[in-house]
Amino acid sequence: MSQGVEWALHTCLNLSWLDAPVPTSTLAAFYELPPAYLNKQLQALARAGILTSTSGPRGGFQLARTPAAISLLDIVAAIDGPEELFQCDQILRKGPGEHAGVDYRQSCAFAQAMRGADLAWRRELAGKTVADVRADVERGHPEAPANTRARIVELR
Amino acid sequence: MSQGVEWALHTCLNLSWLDAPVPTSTLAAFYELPPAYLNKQLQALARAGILTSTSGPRGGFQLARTPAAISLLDIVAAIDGPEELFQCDQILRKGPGEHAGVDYRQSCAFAQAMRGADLAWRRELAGKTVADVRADVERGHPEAPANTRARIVELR
DNA sequence: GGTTCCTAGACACTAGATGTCCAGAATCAT
DNA sequence: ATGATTCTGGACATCTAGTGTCTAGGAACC
Repeated sequence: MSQGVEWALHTCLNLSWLDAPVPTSTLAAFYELPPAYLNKQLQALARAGILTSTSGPRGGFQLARTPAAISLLDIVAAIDGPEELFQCDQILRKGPGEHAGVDYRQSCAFAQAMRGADLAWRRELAGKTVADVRADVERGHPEAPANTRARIVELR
Repeated sequence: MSQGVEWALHTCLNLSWLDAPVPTSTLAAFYELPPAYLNKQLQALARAGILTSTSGPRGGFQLARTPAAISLLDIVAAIDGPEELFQCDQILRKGPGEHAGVDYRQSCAFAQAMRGADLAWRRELAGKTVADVRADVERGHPEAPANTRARIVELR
């Protein structure tokens, strides 16, 4: 899993406490991240429909939907792509037997087993939303929303 | 997931149909894999206790335990290492608040959620053994064991 | 003693992830 | 209109991990 996933997750959580666009520079300063690179991840989130972007002064990024409608899987897929964890290279085609027209990504027993595990992973991620995580955080740190909002204003 | 996992999975399956050591060169020829590199993966499997190796003429690798005692997770972990899919970099340490002595790999809500998904993935892989996969294959292709044994002899 | 084979490490190559930079377009304030 | 702010898209450089090769050494067999 790439580093950008962690940045995207925390940035989405922070944005869930805000209701106005926040520019990349501010979001990057929050965790001392490289602004230009974070911007790439934010663009990916925007392309995936998780964030909306607005240009110009007072512009920036904000959540495109309610936090309850954004799963961790949405964010992971937006950053790391939709590929499965295990990529079947169909080495069976190089083995003995007849291979014409056989797609071993479907028929290979290992590919099927790995896909099953992949689906279990995705099911977990799809079942957890940004709203869930936010609730977890607020349970342990009720001051987190106010602190985050204050810090964002301070960094603008 | 690295390429070597697929090689290791199929090689272990093939070895499950054999009862004598098979040298790297033969196993590599089976799927037209680079022998020197496949040997690295086999060494990793041997270090993990999945294979045993014997030197000298008529030496090679064979399964160290019965196929029912080798899970797909064992093989994946032997090749790709024991690290979790999501590596928490604790970017929260760079955010506002007090961080002395806090391990965000444990306390961060995202890290916890990602670990939950990781465990679901591992549970699936741990629940599927080489024996299970072998049974699946033999159900669809009863000739597979004989074919594999013949090919191995042919390639020696 | 020679052959076969594994072991361990050094080394090179490659692809992808990480990070930077810039020209252009959109938006807003004056 | 003009300038300032910000996003967009792409080119580019760098760094790391995966992939692959090679060689010297040791173990086992004949």
